[in-house]
Amino acid sequence: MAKPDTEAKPDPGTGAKTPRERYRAQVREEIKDRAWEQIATAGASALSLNAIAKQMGMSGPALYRYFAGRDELITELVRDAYRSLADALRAAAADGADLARLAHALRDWALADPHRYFLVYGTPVPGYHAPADTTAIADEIVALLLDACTALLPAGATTPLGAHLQEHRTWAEGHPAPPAALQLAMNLWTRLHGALSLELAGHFTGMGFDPARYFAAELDGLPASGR
Amino acid sequence: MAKPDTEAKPDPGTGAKTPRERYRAQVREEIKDRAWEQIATAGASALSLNAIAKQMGMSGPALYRYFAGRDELITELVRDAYRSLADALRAAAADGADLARLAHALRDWALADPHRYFLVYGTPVPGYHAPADTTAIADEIVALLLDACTALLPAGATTPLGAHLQEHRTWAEGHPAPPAALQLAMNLWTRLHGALSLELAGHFTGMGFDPARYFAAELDGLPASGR
DNA sequence: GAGCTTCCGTGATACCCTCTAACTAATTCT
DNA sequence: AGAATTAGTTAGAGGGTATCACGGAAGCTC
Repeated sequence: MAKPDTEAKPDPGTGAKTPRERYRAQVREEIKDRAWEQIATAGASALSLNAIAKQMGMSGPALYRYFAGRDELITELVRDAYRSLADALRAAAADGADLARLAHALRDWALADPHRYFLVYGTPVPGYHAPADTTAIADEIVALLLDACTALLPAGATTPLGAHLQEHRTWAEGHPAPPAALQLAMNLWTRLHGALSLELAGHFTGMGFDPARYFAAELDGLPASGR
Repeated sequence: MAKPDTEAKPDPGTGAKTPRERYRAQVREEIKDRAWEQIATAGASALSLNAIAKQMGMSGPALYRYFAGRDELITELVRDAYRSLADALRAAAADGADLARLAHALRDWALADPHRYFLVYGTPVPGYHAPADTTAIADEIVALLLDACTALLPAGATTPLGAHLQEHRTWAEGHPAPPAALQLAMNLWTRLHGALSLELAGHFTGMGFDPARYFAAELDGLPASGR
Protein backbone atom coordinates (compact mmCIF):
# COMPACT_ATOMS: atom_id res chain seq x y z
CA MET A 1 0.00 0.00 0.00
CA ALA A 2 2.68 2.45 1.02
CA LYS A 3 4.58 1.73 -2.11
CA PRO A 4 4.76 4.14 -4.99
CA ASP A 5 4.51 2.31 -8.25
CA THR A 6 7.96 1.23 -8.96
CA GLU A 7 5.95 -1.39 -10.71
CA ALA A 8 6.67 -1.85 -14.35
CA LYS A 9 4.04 -0.34 -16.53
CA PRO A 10 6.84 0.91 -18.64
CA ASP A 11 6.22 0.69 -22.32
CA PRO A 12 2.69 1.61 -23.16
CA GLY A 13 3.47 1.97 -26.82
CA THR A 14 5.16 -1.26 -27.72
CA GLY A 15 2.96 -3.81 -26.03
CA ALA A 16 5.75 -5.09 -23.83
CA LYS A 17 3.42 -5.83 -20.96
CA THR A 18 3.63 -8.11 -18.02
CA PRO A 19 2.78 -11.77 -18.68
CA ARG A 20 -0.42 -11.38 -16.73
CA GLU A 21 -1.53 -8.54 -18.91
CA ARG A 22 -0.60 -10.42 -22.03
CA TYR A 23 -2.61 -13.43 -20.92
CA ARG A 24 -5.52 -11.28 -19.89
CA ALA A 25 -5.61 -9.51 -23.25
CA GLN A 26 -5.40 -12.83 -25.03
CA VAL A 27 -8.33 -14.32 -23.13
CA ARG A 28 -10.38 -11.19 -23.68
CA GLU A 29 -9.66 -11.52 -27.36
CA GLU A 30 -10.73 -15.14 -27.44
CA ILE A 31 -13.93 -14.29 -25.64
CA LYS A 32 -14.69 -11.64 -28.22
CA ASP A 33 -13.94 -14.05 -31.03
CA ARG A 34 -16.40 -16.57 -29.68
CA ALA A 35 -18.89 -13.80 -29.15
CA TRP A 36 -18.59 -12.80 -32.81
CA GLU A 37 -19.18 -16.38 -33.84
CA GLN A 38 -22.35 -16.49 -31.81
CA ILE A 39 -23.48 -13.15 -33.16
CA ALA A 40 -22.77 -14.18 -36.72
CA THR A 41 -24.91 -17.28 -36.39
CA ALA A 42 -27.73 -16.20 -34.12
CA GLY A 43 -27.57 -12.45 -33.71
CA ALA A 44 -26.67 -10.27 -30.79
CA SER A 45 -29.75 -11.07 -28.77
CA ALA A 46 -28.70 -14.69 -28.55
CA LEU A 47 -25.28 -13.92 -27.14
CA SER A 48 -24.65 -15.94 -23.99
CA LEU A 49 -21.70 -15.50 -21.66
CA ASN A 50 -22.40 -18.92 -20.24
CA ALA A 51 -22.19 -20.60 -23.61
CA ILE A 52 -18.95 -18.82 -24.42
CA ALA A 53 -17.44 -19.92 -21.14
CA LYS A 54 -18.41 -23.54 -21.67
CA GLN A 55 -17.07 -23.39 -25.21
CA MET A 56 -13.76 -22.21 -23.82
CA GLY A 57 -13.69 -25.00 -21.28
CA MET A 58 -14.27 -22.88 -18.27
CA SER A 59 -17.30 -22.42 -16.16
CA GLY A 60 -19.71 -19.54 -16.25
CA PRO A 61 -18.71 -16.88 -13.78
CA ALA A 62 -15.07 -16.98 -14.85
CA LEU A 63 -15.86 -14.57 -17.66
CA TYR A 64 -16.77 -11.89 -15.18
CA ARG A 65 -13.07 -11.50 -14.48
CA TYR A 66 -12.78 -10.20 -18.03
CA PHE A 67 -16.00 -8.35 -18.64
CA ALA A 68 -18.19 -6.71 -16.07
CA GLY A 69 -21.23 -8.28 -17.71
CA ARG A 70 -23.04 -8.94 -20.91
CA ASP A 71 -23.52 -5.27 -21.59
CA GLU A 72 -19.85 -4.46 -21.37
CA LEU A 73 -19.04 -7.27 -23.76
CA ILE A 74 -21.59 -5.97 -26.24
CA THR A 75 -20.29 -2.45 -25.85
CA GLU A 76 -16.85 -3.70 -26.68
CA LEU A 77 -18.17 -5.53 -29.72
CA VAL A 78 -20.00 -2.44 -30.90
CA ARG A 79 -16.82 -0.47 -30.51
CA ASP A 80 -14.90 -3.03 -32.55
CA ALA A 81 -17.58 -3.11 -35.20
CA TYR A 82 -17.50 0.66 -35.57
CA ARG A 83 -13.75 0.62 -35.76
CA SER A 84 -13.82 -2.15 -38.32
CA LEU A 85 -16.25 -0.25 -40.50
CA ALA A 86 -14.23 2.93 -40.20
CA ASP A 87 -11.13 1.01 -41.22
CA ALA A 88 -12.87 -0.54 -44.20
CA LEU A 89 -14.13 2.82 -45.40
CA ARG A 90 -10.82 4.53 -44.80
CA ALA A 91 -9.06 1.85 -46.81
CA ALA A 92 -11.56 2.29 -49.61
CA ALA A 93 -11.12 6.03 -49.57
CA ALA A 94 -7.36 5.77 -49.51
CA ASP A 95 -7.01 5.52 -53.24
CA GLY A 96 -9.25 8.31 -54.39
CA ALA A 97 -12.33 9.75 -52.77
CA ASP A 98 -15.03 8.08 -54.77
CA LEU A 99 -18.58 7.66 -53.62
CA ALA A 100 -19.00 4.41 -55.47
CA ARG A 101 -15.93 2.88 -53.88
CA LEU A 102 -17.10 3.97 -50.46
CA ALA A 103 -20.57 2.65 -51.03
CA HIS A 104 -19.40 -0.73 -52.16
CA ALA A 105 -16.99 -0.97 -49.29
CA LEU A 106 -19.95 -0.38 -47.03
CA ARG A 107 -22.04 -3.01 -48.74
CA ASP A 108 -19.24 -5.56 -48.72
CA TRP A 109 -18.63 -4.92 -45.06
CA ALA A 110 -22.30 -5.37 -44.28
CA LEU A 111 -22.71 -8.53 -46.34
CA ALA A 112 -19.63 -10.07 -44.75
CA ASP A 113 -21.50 -10.22 -41.45
CA PRO A 114 -25.04 -8.92 -41.48
CA HIS A 115 -25.49 -9.25 -37.75
CA ARG A 116 -22.48 -7.04 -37.23
CA TYR A 117 -24.12 -4.41 -39.38
CA PHE A 118 -27.30 -4.66 -37.35
CA LEU A 119 -25.30 -4.41 -34.16
CA VAL A 120 -24.30 -0.94 -35.25
CA TYR A 121 -27.20 0.32 -37.33
CA GLY A 122 -30.02 -1.97 -36.34
CA THR A 123 -32.74 -1.91 -33.73
CA PRO A 124 -31.33 -0.28 -30.64
CA VAL A 125 -30.81 -2.55 -27.65
CA PRO A 126 -33.22 -1.59 -24.83
CA GLY A 127 -30.97 -0.53 -21.99
CA TYR A 128 -27.89 0.13 -24.01
CA HIS A 129 -26.42 3.56 -24.61
CA ALA A 130 -23.39 4.01 -26.79
CA PRO A 131 -20.43 5.37 -24.84
CA ALA A 132 -18.87 8.63 -25.97
CA ASP A 133 -15.91 6.98 -27.58
CA THR A 134 -17.99 4.95 -30.03
CA THR A 135 -19.84 8.03 -31.15
CA ALA A 136 -16.42 9.52 -31.80
CA ILE A 137 -15.74 6.70 -34.25
CA ALA A 138 -19.19 7.25 -35.74
CA ASP A 139 -18.19 10.85 -36.30
CA GLU A 140 -15.06 9.70 -38.05
CA ILE A 141 -17.15 7.58 -40.38
CA VAL A 142 -19.36 10.54 -41.18
CA ALA A 143 -16.27 12.64 -41.78
CA LEU A 144 -15.04 10.10 -44.31
CA LEU A 145 -18.30 10.39 -46.20
CA LEU A 146 -18.13 14.16 -45.97
CA ASP A 147 -14.65 14.20 -47.42
CA ALA A 148 -15.75 12.26 -50.44
CA CYS A 149 -18.85 14.39 -50.90
CA THR A 150 -16.94 17.63 -50.55
CA ALA A 151 -14.48 16.54 -53.20
CA LEU A 152 -17.32 16.11 -55.66
CA LEU A 153 -18.93 19.49 -55.27
CA PRO A 154 -17.95 23.08 -55.96
CA ALA A 155 -16.87 25.05 -52.93
CA GLY A 156 -20.01 27.00 -52.18
CA ALA A 157 -22.57 24.54 -53.45
CA THR A 158 -25.83 24.75 -51.62
CA THR A 159 -29.38 23.41 -51.60
CA PRO A 160 -32.43 24.23 -49.50
CA LEU A 161 -32.01 21.19 -47.30
CA GLY A 162 -28.25 21.69 -47.28
CA ALA A 163 -28.78 25.15 -45.88
CA HIS A 164 -30.90 23.76 -43.07
CA LEU A 165 -28.34 21.10 -42.28
CA GLN A 166 -25.60 23.71 -42.28
CA GLU A 167 -27.52 26.03 -40.05
CA HIS A 168 -28.29 23.50 -37.35
CA ARG A 169 -25.16 21.48 -37.49
CA THR A 170 -23.66 20.02 -34.36
CA TRP A 171 -21.80 17.19 -36.08
CA ALA A 172 -18.46 17.03 -37.81
CA GLU A 173 -17.99 20.63 -36.80
CA GLY A 174 -14.93 22.16 -38.29
CA HIS A 175 -15.26 20.18 -41.46
CA PRO A 176 -15.23 22.61 -44.38
CA ALA A 177 -17.99 20.90 -46.33
CA PRO A 178 -20.33 23.13 -48.30
CA PRO A 179 -24.04 22.79 -47.53
CA ALA A 180 -24.71 20.66 -50.57
CA ALA A 181 -22.07 18.21 -49.40
CA LEU A 182 -23.84 17.86 -46.07
CA GLN A 183 -26.98 16.89 -47.87
CA LEU A 184 -25.17 14.55 -50.18
CA ALA A 185 -23.51 12.79 -47.28
CA MET A 186 -26.81 12.41 -45.49
CA ASN A 187 -28.48 11.09 -48.61
CA LEU A 188 -25.65 8.68 -49.16
CA TRP A 189 -25.96 7.44 -45.63
CA THR A 190 -29.72 7.12 -45.29
CA ARG A 191 -30.47 5.80 -48.78
CA LEU A 192 -27.78 3.17 -48.74
CA HIS A 193 -28.80 2.19 -45.25
CA GLY A 194 -32.39 1.92 -46.38
CA ALA A 195 -31.60 -0.39 -49.25
CA LEU A 196 -29.00 -2.35 -47.35
CA SER A 197 -30.88 -2.91 -44.13
CA LEU A 198 -34.01 -4.09 -45.90
CA GLU A 199 -31.92 -6.44 -48.00
CA LEU A 200 -30.08 -7.82 -44.98
CA ALA A 201 -33.28 -8.21 -43.01
CA GLY A 202 -34.59 -10.39 -45.79
CA HIS A 203 -37.36 -8.10 -46.93
CA PHE A 204 -36.29 -8.44 -50.55
CA THR A 205 -36.25 -12.21 -50.59
CA GLY A 206 -38.90 -13.55 -52.85
CA MET A 207 -39.26 -10.35 -54.79
CA GLY A 208 -37.13 -11.58 -57.63
CA PHE A 209 -34.90 -8.65 -58.42
CA ASP A 210 -31.18 -8.28 -57.77
CA PRO A 211 -30.43 -6.35 -54.57
CA ALA A 212 -26.95 -5.45 -55.78
CA ARG A 213 -28.42 -3.82 -58.83
CA TYR A 214 -30.89 -1.88 -56.76
CA PHE A 215 -28.13 -0.74 -54.45
CA ALA A 216 -26.06 0.41 -57.40
CA ALA A 217 -29.01 2.28 -58.83
CA GLU A 218 -29.60 4.08 -55.57
CA LEU A 219 -25.97 5.08 -55.60
CA ASP A 220 -26.23 6.39 -59.14
CA GLY A 221 -29.33 8.35 -58.30
CA LEU A 222 -27.61 10.41 -55.65
CA PRO A 223 -28.15 14.12 -56.19
CA ALA A 224 -24.54 14.79 -57.11
CA SER A 225 -23.40 11.95 -59.30
CA GLY A 226 -26.60 11.81 -61.32
CA ARG A 227 -26.93 15.36 -62.47
CA MET B 1 -58.80 -4.13 -29.42
CA ALA B 2 -61.95 -2.45 -30.53
CA LYS B 3 -62.91 -4.99 -33.11
CA PRO B 4 -64.75 -8.01 -31.77
CA ASP B 5 -63.68 -10.33 -34.53
CA THR B 6 -67.03 -10.98 -36.04
CA GLU B 7 -67.12 -14.48 -37.46
CA ALA B 8 -63.57 -15.63 -36.97
CA LYS B 9 -64.60 -19.02 -35.67
CA PRO B 10 -68.03 -19.52 -37.17
CA ASP B 11 -70.27 -21.82 -35.23
CA PRO B 12 -72.96 -23.02 -37.58
CA GLY B 13 -76.23 -23.52 -35.79
CA THR B 14 -75.94 -21.35 -32.74
CA GLY B 15 -74.83 -18.20 -34.54
CA ALA B 16 -73.36 -16.55 -31.48
CA LYS B 17 -70.02 -17.70 -30.16
CA THR B 18 -69.89 -19.87 -27.14
CA PRO B 19 -69.05 -18.17 -23.83
CA ARG B 20 -65.84 -20.13 -23.72
CA GLU B 21 -64.73 -18.77 -27.04
CA ARG B 22 -65.65 -15.27 -26.04
CA TYR B 23 -63.67 -15.54 -22.84
CA ARG B 24 -60.74 -17.08 -24.60
CA ALA B 25 -60.62 -14.33 -27.21
CA GLN B 26 -60.86 -11.72 -24.51
CA VAL B 27 -57.96 -13.12 -22.53
CA ARG B 28 -55.85 -13.45 -25.67
CA GLU B 29 -56.58 -9.83 -26.38
CA GLU B 30 -55.55 -8.75 -22.90
CA ILE B 31 -52.33 -10.71 -23.18
CA LYS B 32 -51.54 -8.95 -26.42
CA ASP B 33 -52.33 -5.58 -24.91
CA ARG B 34 -49.91 -6.17 -22.07
CA ALA B 35 -47.38 -7.43 -24.54
CA TRP B 36 -47.66 -4.21 -26.54
CA GLU B 37 -47.14 -2.21 -23.37
CA GLN B 38 -43.97 -4.13 -22.66
CA ILE B 39 -42.79 -3.74 -26.23
CA ALA B 40 -43.49 -0.03 -26.24
CA THR B 41 -41.41 0.51 -23.15
CA ALA B 42 -38.59 -1.96 -23.51
CA GLY B 43 -38.69 -3.40 -27.00
CA ALA B 44 -39.56 -6.82 -28.27
CA SER B 45 -36.48 -8.51 -26.90
CA ALA B 46 -37.60 -7.71 -23.36
CA LEU B 47 -41.01 -9.30 -23.78
CA SER B 48 -41.67 -11.80 -21.00
CA LEU B 49 -44.58 -14.18 -20.82
CA ASN B 50 -43.96 -14.60 -17.14
CA ALA B 51 -44.19 -10.90 -16.43
CA ILE B 52 -47.40 -10.62 -18.41
CA ALA B 53 -48.92 -13.49 -16.47
CA LYS B 54 -47.99 -11.98 -13.14
CA GLN B 55 -49.33 -8.63 -14.26
CA MET B 56 -52.63 -10.31 -15.06
CA GLY B 57 -52.74 -12.00 -11.70
CA MET B 58 -52.16 -15.47 -12.92
CA SER B 59 -49.17 -17.65 -12.75
CA GLY B 60 -46.70 -18.36 -15.49
CA PRO B 61 -47.70 -21.45 -17.38
CA ALA B 62 -51.31 -20.33 -17.66
CA LEU B 63 -50.44 -18.28 -20.71
CA TYR B 64 -49.48 -21.41 -22.58
CA ARG B 65 -53.19 -22.17 -22.81
CA TYR B 66 -53.47 -19.13 -25.05
CA PHE B 67 -50.22 -19.03 -26.96
CA ALA B 68 -47.99 -21.96 -27.78
CA GLY B 69 -44.98 -19.95 -26.69
CA ARG B 70 -43.17 -16.67 -26.89
CA ASP B 71 -42.63 -17.05 -30.61
CA GLU B 72 -46.29 -17.48 -31.35
CA LEU B 73 -47.14 -14.40 -29.32
CA ILE B 74 -44.56 -12.38 -31.22
CA THR B 75 -45.82 -13.75 -34.51
CA GLU B 76 -49.28 -12.60 -33.58
CA LEU B 77 -47.97 -9.17 -32.65
CA VAL B 78 -46.09 -8.91 -35.92
CA ARG B 79 -49.25 -9.84 -37.75
CA ASP B 80 -51.20 -7.17 -35.89
CA ALA B 81 -48.51 -4.60 -36.52
CA TYR B 82 -48.55 -5.31 -40.24
CA ARG B 83 -52.30 -5.11 -40.29
CA SER B 84 -52.26 -1.88 -38.35
CA LEU B 85 -49.78 -0.34 -40.77
CA ALA B 86 -51.78 -1.53 -43.76
CA ASP B 87 -54.90 0.01 -42.24
CA ALA B 88 -53.15 3.30 -41.57
CA LEU B 89 -51.86 3.48 -45.12
CA ARG B 90 -55.15 2.44 -46.63
CA ALA B 91 -56.92 5.12 -44.62
CA ALA B 92 -54.40 7.68 -45.82
CA ALA B 93 -54.82 6.56 -49.41
CA ALA B 94 -58.60 6.58 -49.16
CA ASP B 95 -58.93 10.23 -49.96
CA GLY B 96 -56.67 10.53 -52.96
CA ALA B 97 -53.60 8.56 -53.88
CA ASP B 98 -50.90 10.95 -52.82
CA LEU B 99 -47.34 9.94 -52.06
CA ALA B 100 -46.94 12.65 -49.47
CA ARG B 101 -50.02 11.57 -47.59
CA LEU B 102 -48.86 7.98 -47.66
CA ALA B 103 -45.40 8.90 -46.51
CA HIS B 104 -46.57 10.96 -43.60
CA ALA B 105 -49.01 8.28 -42.57
CA LEU B 106 -46.06 5.93 -42.48
CA ARG B 107 -43.98 8.32 -40.41
CA ASP B 108 -46.80 9.03 -38.00
CA TRP B 109 -47.43 5.35 -37.57
CA ALA B 110 -43.76 4.73 -36.87
CA LEU B 111 -43.37 7.59 -34.43
CA ALA B 112 -46.47 6.52 -32.54
CA ASP B 113 -44.64 3.41 -31.42
CA PRO B 114 -41.07 3.05 -32.64
CA HIS B 115 -40.66 -0.44 -31.24
CA ARG B 116 -43.64 -1.56 -33.26
CA TYR B 117 -41.96 -0.24 -36.38
CA PHE B 118 -38.81 -2.13 -35.52
CA LEU B 119 -40.83 -5.24 -34.87
CA VAL B 120 -41.77 -5.19 -38.53
CA TYR B 121 -38.85 -3.55 -40.30
CA GLY B 122 -36.05 -3.84 -37.78
CA THR B 123 -33.36 -6.38 -37.06
CA PRO B 124 -34.79 -9.80 -37.75
CA VAL B 125 -35.37 -12.02 -34.74
CA PRO B 126 -32.97 -14.98 -34.80
CA GLY B 127 -35.19 -18.02 -35.05
CA TYR B 128 -38.24 -16.25 -36.30
CA HIS B 129 -39.65 -16.69 -39.79
CA ALA B 130 -42.66 -14.72 -40.89
CA PRO B 131 -45.60 -16.97 -41.69
CA ALA B 132 -47.12 -16.79 -45.14
CA ASP B 133 -50.09 -14.77 -44.04
CA THR B 134 -48.01 -11.86 -42.75
CA THR B 135 -46.16 -11.66 -46.04
CA ALA B 136 -49.57 -11.46 -47.65
CA ILE B 137 -50.26 -8.31 -45.66
CA ALA B 138 -46.81 -7.04 -46.57
CA ASP B 139 -47.79 -7.53 -50.20
CA GLU B 140 -50.91 -5.52 -49.61
CA ILE B 141 -48.83 -2.68 -48.23
CA VAL B 142 -46.59 -2.77 -51.27
CA ALA B 143 -49.66 -2.81 -53.47
CA LEU B 144 -50.91 0.35 -51.78
CA LEU B 145 -47.64 2.05 -52.57
CA LEU B 146 -47.79 0.75 -56.10
CA ASP B 147 -51.27 2.15 -56.59
CA ALA B 148 -50.16 5.59 -55.58
CA CYS B 149 -47.07 5.41 -57.74
CA THR B 150 -48.95 4.15 -60.76
CA ALA B 151 -51.40 7.02 -60.50
CA LEU B 152 -48.55 9.48 -60.76
CA LEU B 153 -46.92 8.12 -63.87
CA PRO B 154 -47.87 7.76 -67.53
CA ALA B 155 -48.96 4.30 -68.53
CA GLY B 156 -45.82 3.02 -70.18
CA ALA B 157 -43.26 4.93 -68.16
CA THR B 158 -40.01 3.11 -67.79
CA THR B 159 -36.47 3.45 -66.50
CA PRO B 160 -33.42 1.17 -66.67
CA LEU B 161 -33.89 -0.05 -63.12
CA GLY B 162 -37.63 -0.20 -63.60
CA ALA B 163 -37.11 -2.54 -66.52
CA HIS B 164 -35.03 -4.84 -64.38
CA LEU B 165 -37.60 -4.82 -61.60
CA GLN B 166 -40.33 -5.54 -64.12
CA GLU B 167 -38.41 -8.36 -65.71
CA HIS B 168 -37.68 -10.22 -62.50
CA ARG B 169 -40.80 -9.49 -60.63
CA THR B 170 -42.32 -12.06 -58.33
CA TRP B 171 -44.18 -9.59 -56.15
CA ALA B 172 -47.52 -7.88 -56.52
CA GLU B 173 -47.97 -9.86 -59.68
CA GLY B 174 -51.00 -8.85 -61.59
CA HIS B 175 -50.67 -5.25 -60.59
CA PRO B 176 -50.67 -3.17 -63.76
CA ALA B 177 -47.91 -0.82 -62.67
CA PRO B 178 -45.53 0.40 -65.36
CA PRO B 179 -41.83 -0.26 -64.78
CA ALA B 180 -41.16 3.27 -63.61
CA ALA B 181 -43.81 2.86 -60.92
CA LEU B 182 -42.08 -0.24 -59.64
CA GLN B 183 -38.92 1.75 -59.20
CA LEU B 184 -40.73 4.65 -57.63
CA ALA B 185 -42.41 2.38 -55.13
CA MET B 186 -39.13 0.76 -54.23
CA ASN B 187 -37.46 4.14 -53.84
CA LEU B 188 -40.30 5.36 -51.71
CA TRP B 189 -40.01 2.34 -49.51
CA THR B 190 -36.26 2.08 -49.08
CA ARG B 191 -35.50 5.79 -48.81
CA LEU B 192 -38.20 6.54 -46.30
CA HIS B 193 -37.21 3.47 -44.35
CA GLY B 194 -33.60 4.61 -44.38
CA ALA B 195 -34.41 8.03 -43.00
CA LEU B 196 -37.02 6.77 -40.59
CA SER B 197 -35.15 3.83 -39.13
CA LEU B 198 -32.04 5.86 -38.46
CA GLU B 199 -34.12 8.55 -36.83
CA LEU B 200 -35.99 6.05 -34.65
CA ALA B 201 -32.80 4.27 -33.71
CA GLY B 202 -31.47 7.55 -32.40
CA HIS B 203 -28.68 7.97 -34.91
CA PHE B 204 -29.73 11.54 -35.62
CA THR B 205 -29.80 12.68 -32.02
CA GLY B 206 -27.13 15.20 -31.38
CA MET B 207 -26.74 16.13 -35.01
CA GLY B 208 -28.86 19.22 -34.63
CA PHE B 209 -31.07 19.16 -37.70
CA ASP B 210 -34.78 18.44 -37.89
CA PRO B 211 -35.56 14.82 -38.83
CA ALA B 212 -39.03 15.74 -40.05
CA ARG B 213 -37.53 18.19 -42.49
CA TYR B 214 -35.05 15.65 -43.73
CA PHE B 215 -37.83 13.12 -44.18
CA ALA B 216 -39.88 15.62 -46.14
CA ALA B 217 -36.91 16.45 -48.33
CA GLU B 218 -36.33 12.80 -49.13
CA LEU B 219 -39.96 12.55 -50.10
CA ASP B 220 -39.67 15.58 -52.36
CA GLY B 221 -36.56 14.22 -54.00
CA LEU B 222 -38.29 11.08 -55.22
CA PRO B 223 -37.71 10.52 -58.94
CA ALA B 224 -41.33 11.22 -59.86
CA SER B 225 -42.45 14.18 -57.84
CA GLY B 226 -39.22 16.11 -58.36
CA ARG B 227 -38.96 16.06 -62.10
C1' DG C 1 -80.42 -31.24 -11.85
C1' DA C 2 -77.03 -35.13 -12.35
C1' DG C 3 -73.39 -36.60 -14.81
C1' DC C 4 -69.98 -36.28 -18.32
C1' DT C 5 -66.72 -33.73 -20.76
C1' DT C 6 -63.87 -30.03 -21.73
C1' DC C 7 -60.91 -26.72 -20.61
C1' DC C 8 -58.61 -23.24 -17.26
C1' DG C 9 -55.24 -22.36 -13.92
C1' DT C 10 -51.98 -24.20 -10.46
C1' DG C 11 -47.68 -26.02 -8.51
C1' DA C 12 -43.70 -28.88 -9.40
C1' DT C 13 -40.00 -29.50 -12.27
C1' DA C 14 -36.16 -29.26 -15.85
C1' DC C 15 -33.23 -26.44 -18.07
C1' DC C 16 -31.60 -22.08 -19.80
C1' DC C 17 -29.69 -17.40 -18.57
C1' DT C 18 -27.09 -13.32 -15.71
C1' DC C 19 -24.68 -12.15 -11.94
C1' DT C 20 -22.84 -12.24 -6.75
C1' DA C 21 -20.28 -14.35 -3.11
C1' DA C 22 -17.07 -17.20 -0.79
C1' DC C 23 -13.43 -20.18 -1.40
C1' DT C 24 -9.26 -22.53 -3.58
C1' DA C 25 -5.30 -22.59 -6.28
C1' DA C 26 -2.00 -20.66 -9.13
C1' DT C 27 1.08 -16.87 -10.26
C1' DT C 28 3.71 -12.99 -9.41
C1' DC C 29 6.03 -9.51 -6.37
C1' DT C 30 9.07 -8.25 -2.67
C1' DA D 1 10.24 -17.99 1.09
C1' DG D 2 6.43 -15.45 2.36
C1' DA D 3 2.94 -12.14 1.02
C1' DA D 4 -0.17 -10.24 -2.15
C1' DT D 5 -2.66 -10.46 -6.26
C1' DT D 6 -5.48 -12.67 -9.39
C1' DA D 7 -7.66 -16.73 -12.05
C1' DG D 8 -10.92 -20.03 -11.69
C1' DT D 9 -14.02 -22.95 -9.00
C1' DT D 10 -18.62 -24.19 -6.83
C1' DA D 11 -22.96 -22.62 -4.68
C1' DG D 12 -26.88 -19.94 -4.99
C1' DA D 13 -30.29 -16.03 -5.78
C1' DG D 14 -33.41 -14.49 -9.10
C1' DG D 15 -35.56 -14.54 -13.65
C1' DG D 16 -36.82 -16.57 -17.99
C1' DT D 17 -39.13 -20.46 -21.25
C1' DA D 18 -41.55 -24.43 -21.43
C1' DT D 19 -43.66 -29.29 -20.01
C1' DC D 20 -46.36 -32.03 -17.02
C1' DA D 21 -49.88 -33.91 -14.00
C1' DC D 22 -53.41 -32.54 -11.22
C1' DG D 23 -57.74 -30.25 -9.11
C1' DG D 24 -61.59 -27.74 -10.02
C1' DA D 25 -64.74 -24.83 -12.52
C1' DA D 26 -67.45 -24.14 -16.41
C1' DG D 27 -70.26 -25.75 -20.17
C1' DC D 28 -73.00 -29.52 -22.44
C1' DT D 29 -76.27 -33.47 -22.53
C1' DC D 30 -79.86 -36.02 -20.96
